[in-house]
Amino acid sequence: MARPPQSLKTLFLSHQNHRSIQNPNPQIRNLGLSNGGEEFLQTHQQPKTQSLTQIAKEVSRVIRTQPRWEQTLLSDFPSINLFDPNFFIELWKQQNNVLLSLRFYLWLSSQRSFVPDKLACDVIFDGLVEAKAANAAKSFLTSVDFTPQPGSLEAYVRCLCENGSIEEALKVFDELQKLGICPLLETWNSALLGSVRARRTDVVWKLYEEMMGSGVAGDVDTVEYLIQAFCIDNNVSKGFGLLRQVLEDGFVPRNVAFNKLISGFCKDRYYSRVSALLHIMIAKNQRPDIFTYQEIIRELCKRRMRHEGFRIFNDLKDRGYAPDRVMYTTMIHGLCKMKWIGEARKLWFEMVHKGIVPNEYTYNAFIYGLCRIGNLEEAKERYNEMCCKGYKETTVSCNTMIRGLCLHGRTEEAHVLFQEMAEKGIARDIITYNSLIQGFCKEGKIDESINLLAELLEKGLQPSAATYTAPIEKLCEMGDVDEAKELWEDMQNRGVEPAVRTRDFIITGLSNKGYVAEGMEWLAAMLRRNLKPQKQTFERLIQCLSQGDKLDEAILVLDYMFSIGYTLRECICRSLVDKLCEQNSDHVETCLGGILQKDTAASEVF
DNA sequence: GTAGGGTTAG
Repeated sequence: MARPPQSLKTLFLSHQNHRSIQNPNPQIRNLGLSNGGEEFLQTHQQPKTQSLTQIAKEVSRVIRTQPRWEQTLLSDFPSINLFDPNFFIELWKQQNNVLLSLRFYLWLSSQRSFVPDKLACDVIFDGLVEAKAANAAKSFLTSVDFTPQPGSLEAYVRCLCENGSIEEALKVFDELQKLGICPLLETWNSALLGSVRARRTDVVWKLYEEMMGSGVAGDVDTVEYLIQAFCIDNNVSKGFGLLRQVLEDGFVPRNVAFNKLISGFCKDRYYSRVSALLHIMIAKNQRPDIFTYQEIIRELCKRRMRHEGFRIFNDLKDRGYAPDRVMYTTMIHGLCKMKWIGEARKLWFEMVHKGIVPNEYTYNAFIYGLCRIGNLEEAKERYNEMCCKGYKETTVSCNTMIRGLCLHGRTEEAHVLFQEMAEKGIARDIITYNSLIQGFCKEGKIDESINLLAELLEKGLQPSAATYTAPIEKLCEMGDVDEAKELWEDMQNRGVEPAVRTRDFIITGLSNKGYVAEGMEWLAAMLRRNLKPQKQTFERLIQCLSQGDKLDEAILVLDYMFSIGYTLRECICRSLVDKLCEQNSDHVETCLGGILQKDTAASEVF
């Protein structure tokens, strides 16, 4: 057999007018080889003798049944030239299993008298691609010196995309284009879908631009992927515009495009568009499906419109839709967020009654709800039940329990769970640490909190604002403002954007310690950044200023307070007025005049 | 042989 051309370019040039040959065996299915493959082989091979077939059958049996065949095959079949490419093809047909053939070929290539064979490589590579064995195809390509046909490479690109290896797919895709091969629409679409799934909209737009540049016209699938990309980019209106355009051209995308648009408009609270889309779907005979309603219910639950979500869920059942496990889980979760545990429990039993088995998601949602209302005993029961049913404990399930225990003053138990996570090999994430840190802070165990904080930093976890909020609050409350400020510094150095109320805690802490001047500086910094301090922060500062006879400053703060729209509690107002009266009655009148004016103005605004 | 799904904090 002739040596295969070494470069892709040569290969392509010799084939470019014969697309049908480039993708030679489109009918090879799964791991096997069917008639289509035979057809392909017949165009390339001499007719086989019966004896070759018989021998291949026998070798195939040996390979299947004898685990250590590699050591005995040569001596078992001394009269047969196992290196003959014709024999390989015959064996391939008999084995009907690409992975076994691959193993045989790799064994061949480890022998001394081996000569690489282009056809065998083609057959194996195409077989791997057809079997969607993307990783095996990739390692075959790197371990064997062989250049697949352009059509095979295209199929390989699609295989990589489906496998989620979008980066690798793009590399091969680029290679194809560099060779001047314009991929099929199917391949473009596959790459677009892969990028959408990977939420890589940057790649989507780049690919689409290239696609347009190469003169390939998209189809309704292309549009579907672009609409999804717009939705991922939070550019839902553009996606909607594109939808209207294709509808005008007489094409109707599949539900997934509608569903993503609906979900996006729900997020933007653009409910008239949601309703319009539902109407379009019905008019175009694309009946809204369980996914459509699930997106709506989920988004309503997220947007604190859970009553509305529950109403839709019940309507659906009345109209004959059968909610599935995910739908039930979504609704149970929504009800649990509302603390409607009774309704959640009813749904739980309803789904079980219908034969839908709760899974780890359902359990976690329900356990979360039980924790929220403080029914920790039942939460634990359900947790054990979940484990007994074979669902593994995960970071999420542990976090849910730890958080629940901490919220209800059982931090020690939560800490035990936390330690067990390490023993069981369950990863702790920032939510695990934050929950426990907050639990300890709530119980005044600041040292334990600080230790955990140090531990998570040491483990290389990225802290969040919530990591620092509770410890800073507790330290300020305990009068240790200096350590609180150290934590603040650490947070700043790590680029963590603090929660607004963290500054409130520090101002209040400073005020309580009598460091009012510094408190004033922090307040000024907040106002400069347009952050809204809490009412209590102003009040505490005014009280302290007033007690320290810094009345001008107290009035200045009062001024800010009113300009933001707060009003002053009567007792603080009274003590301030008393102070002012002690000092200078004329001054009092002027100031109060101003204050009252502003207070009235402020109450009108708010 | 179709494509889209769900659970933990702030």
